[in-house]
Amino acid sequence: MAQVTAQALDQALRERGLRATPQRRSVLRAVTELGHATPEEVCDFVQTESAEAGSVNLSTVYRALELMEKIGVVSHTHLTHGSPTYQVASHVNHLHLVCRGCGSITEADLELAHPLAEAVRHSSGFETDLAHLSLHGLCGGCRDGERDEARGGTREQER
Amino acid sequence: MAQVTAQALDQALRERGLRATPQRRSVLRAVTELGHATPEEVCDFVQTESAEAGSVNLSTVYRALELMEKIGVVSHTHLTHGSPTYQVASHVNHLHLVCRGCGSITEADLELAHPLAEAVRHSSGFETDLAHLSLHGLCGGCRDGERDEARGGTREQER
DNA sequence: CTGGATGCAAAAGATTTGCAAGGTG
DNA sequence: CACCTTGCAAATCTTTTGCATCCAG
Repeated sequence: MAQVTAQALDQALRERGLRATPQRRSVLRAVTELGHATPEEVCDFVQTESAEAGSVNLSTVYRALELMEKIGVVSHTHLTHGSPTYQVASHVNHLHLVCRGCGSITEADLELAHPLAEAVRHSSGFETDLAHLSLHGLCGGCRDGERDEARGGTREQER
Repeated sequence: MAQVTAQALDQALRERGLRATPQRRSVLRAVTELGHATPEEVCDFVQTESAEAGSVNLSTVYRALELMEKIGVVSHTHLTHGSPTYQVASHVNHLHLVCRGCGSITEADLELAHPLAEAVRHSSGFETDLAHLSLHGLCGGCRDGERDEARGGTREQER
């Protein structure tokens, strides 16, 4: 499994005849520090936090993320309705719990999902990619608030 | 839990002071027959299969789906990178296995996921909405083909 | 009748792509 | 030096909105 360091990225790229560029390193660094972020967030991060390194064009971010996903350095998940979020592959040791009430994203031990992955493998021959796993539902807090808004609700900050 | 029939939809709508319109029924019927479909597919379906009923504007489809999701008649999932897919809520008795190799979507017994939901509930107090659950990975067939395309591959029909 | 719903067209976003210029190996 | 990459701008797609008109209740 690919590492998170710039060196590891460089190597992974060169191994495939691809080039290690400062933009790609910036994108990787952004994904690393942000935990999970949309392409746009990555772009913003690079321009802000990594100002010294200069900015990276949004389309380059898209291309870099797609490439890095292909070589296994990052992976993406659809957390909400909007853009997908990317995360460093080696950081994938937890699963995402996306609350549709407050929009919060918490994490839980990926261990919990192994039985499911195992079961699916047996029953369907399907190899589950746990890196993409995210659960949608309601966090403890929102579960309570849900009661009285049976019809209008579930959208504190949905968008 | 809401039913799939037009009558049930009408009732669910009226109960909330909302209106039962032919467009909404068409959309529900499309979702029902398609199993899981994107807003666009729903729109196409209505114009083709339900031609007699006339067509429904795409934005109406979006509004209808959003509404029906709110009242619990349908639910959506992010199966692939693209648009989300909607399904009738009462049809949610299986989980989706999305193959990133061939793009195929197969189903597995939702039962398999109960232990996970249970575990998450205990450890995090998070109430998982199984209707939104989909697993990404590789189906049996693609798992074999994967071996020799370590870098170029995984995109038979990705888009 | 009255207020919610629809169609249309325009607006807003999110992604992708063509291409010339630039940088890595 | 060759060829992969980037930036930019334009092209696509997807989803949302404003509004006048229409229709269910």
